[in-house]
Amino acid sequence: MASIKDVAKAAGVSVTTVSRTINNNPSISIETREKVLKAIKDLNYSPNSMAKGLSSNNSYTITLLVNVEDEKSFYNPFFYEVMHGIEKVVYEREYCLIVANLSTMLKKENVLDWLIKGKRTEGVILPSSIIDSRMVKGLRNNNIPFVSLGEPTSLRETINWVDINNRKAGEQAVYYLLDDNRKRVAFIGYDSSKVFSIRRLEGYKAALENSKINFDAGLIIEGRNSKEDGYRMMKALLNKNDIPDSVVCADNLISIGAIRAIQDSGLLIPQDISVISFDNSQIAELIYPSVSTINVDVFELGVQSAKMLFELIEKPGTRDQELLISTNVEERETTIRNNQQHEV
Amino acid sequence: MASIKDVAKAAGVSVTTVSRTINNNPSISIETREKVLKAIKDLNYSPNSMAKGLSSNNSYTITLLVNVEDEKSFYNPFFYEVMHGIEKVVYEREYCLIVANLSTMLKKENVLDWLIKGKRTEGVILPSSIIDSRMVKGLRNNNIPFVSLGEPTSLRETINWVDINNRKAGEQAVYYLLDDNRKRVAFIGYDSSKVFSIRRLEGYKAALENSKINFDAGLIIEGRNSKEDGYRMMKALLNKNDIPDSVVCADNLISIGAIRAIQDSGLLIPQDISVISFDNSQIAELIYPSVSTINVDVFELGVQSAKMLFELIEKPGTRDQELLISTNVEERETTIRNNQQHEV
DNA sequence: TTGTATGCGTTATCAT
DNA sequence: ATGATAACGCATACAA
Repeated sequence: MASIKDVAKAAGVSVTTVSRTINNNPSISIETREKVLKAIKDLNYSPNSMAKGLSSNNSYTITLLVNVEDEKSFYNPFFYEVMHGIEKVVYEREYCLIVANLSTMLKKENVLDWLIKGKRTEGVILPSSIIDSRMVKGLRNNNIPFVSLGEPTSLRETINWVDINNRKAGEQAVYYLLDDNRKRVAFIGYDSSKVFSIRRLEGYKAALENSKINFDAGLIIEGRNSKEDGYRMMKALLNKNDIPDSVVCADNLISIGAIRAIQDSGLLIPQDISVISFDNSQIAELIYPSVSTINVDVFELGVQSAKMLFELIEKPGTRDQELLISTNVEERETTIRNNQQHEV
Repeated sequence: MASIKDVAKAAGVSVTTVSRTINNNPSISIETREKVLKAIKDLNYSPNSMAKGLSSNNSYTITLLVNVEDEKSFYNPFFYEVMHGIEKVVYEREYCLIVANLSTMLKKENVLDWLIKGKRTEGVILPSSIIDSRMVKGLRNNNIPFVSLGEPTSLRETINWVDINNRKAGEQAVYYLLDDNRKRVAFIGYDSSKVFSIRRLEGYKAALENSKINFDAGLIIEGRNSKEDGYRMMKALLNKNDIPDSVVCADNLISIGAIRAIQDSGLLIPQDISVISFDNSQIAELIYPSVSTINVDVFELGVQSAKMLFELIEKPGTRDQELLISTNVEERETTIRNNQQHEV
């Protein structure tokens, strides 16, 4: 493997000149530059990343921290589109992306400490679900910039984060249904332990208020994100004497049970009740009828989080930022009138 | 950040002694060892990975190469369980895992070349779908050990790979149905461009032959992995004069359309026709009725691929290996007799 | 514009 | 059992 010395020898210059050429130092003459570039090409030379890192005290590496034990991050299929978005930005800047699992322990210290103390990383991107004050302090003490994927749940400190605009998404769902002439819009699957759920409900309420529609607490049903709970919650709504004509499902699995409940009651979707959900998971388009959703661009979430991180790396003093990414409606069978439910 | 020099000073020994202590060199006396360990702890010292790497010519890093443009790898939800399996093994050995996207280009060279030439990686794990002879030659020339995730499609060279035992999985599906007293087992979704599909069909045939059942070519329907094709293929079977009493779906999306087709024909699942599919994707348990599957342990796939890679790193001369991981049946509603299809 | 020399934090070689 | 020192490949301060 050719080193910078070999290149210098081949080009008949000093290693300094080679180094300067590589790093685009303007003080190199055009001819020298050509010579060096040719030698680099001839020798198929590439700088040794570790030598470069040691010398410049920069690992040129970003860490994506995950938590396998947390279903909401690692096993969430979205998470990997996020990763792809991050990856794109990271490699564009000629950095590397390393992925590590928070719960991994190495000789009594966790991976993150190990990576930081070993100077293996210049910044960290991590899901909000694994951030607490202790972690924030640790990162700050070590001067490691970090960005949270998702709005943090309950944190005294302000930190940098990127999230989907869940409030606007909630509004969007309601406006879409109202535009379709729906009068009674229900909201099922509210989970006060999840920030995104809180935000979506806020959006729901805001849209109703904006549209001069009285808020009916009976149309809000709490529950977790599963098809079983979706079924239960929808049944609860259908047992009331004044049933809704449309329903917003707070999370992606809820609609599956809810649709089933509506069908079991002999009602038609979307004629009698239309259904809209969030996230553009594969499931939404696979089930019958396919589920209309408020689409979420998680690739963009990754891109923006990485960009924010690089800003922090480049300008360490920057104020903490919060960034929200907009959503859009994807119309499918659960809200289209006159559709044939059984069509394939 | 404390360096090895600081530790040496604090412990009153030379840097050599500190280095030896860290690396468990047996020639260090017990007392010296204690002193050094104490100094390390006091100073919160951790070796600088880049200095270590430069000196020992080892990056202590493994690369997981993916291809975002290839839906069969990066966007496949399984892929990330694989990653988790890899990650576990990699960090256990105090290596790092870096993830890179093959299609990323850096100054006219692809990421892989960049990583290799920069000496950033000691080995590569990559999906079989992106392996060709050119890539094999490149890796071999650079002495970079690698393991393929999945049996390679059409490659002259022998290489190291790990895969699910798809042939056995095909047998397992058929045996399971025959044990349930099924007489005519169909196989839909055969795709000759996919190795796993070929293997599953081989298993199907082997199981029938083993059970002294005549093979009926009319029960094999070719098609791609989508719900639309699943519907089409099942309809084709149902239009014959001698319909099957059970069907094996070659891939995970096919069952969704097939189930719909059966229901549209007024037949009952599983009473009239039972359905079994492969892979344990979330979808299988979410749809109504939930789909029985031959489960695939992709976490284990990751673990084994990483273990194989480390073997190659430690013993460079090792012969090429092929490893198959076994599967098991997960019984759900599409094969359970007397189930209530509409139960939640 | 170019070159010399030093240092980054380790490991390894050769002493003692 | 321990230490002094060179070497890894690059960046950079200083010189010319």
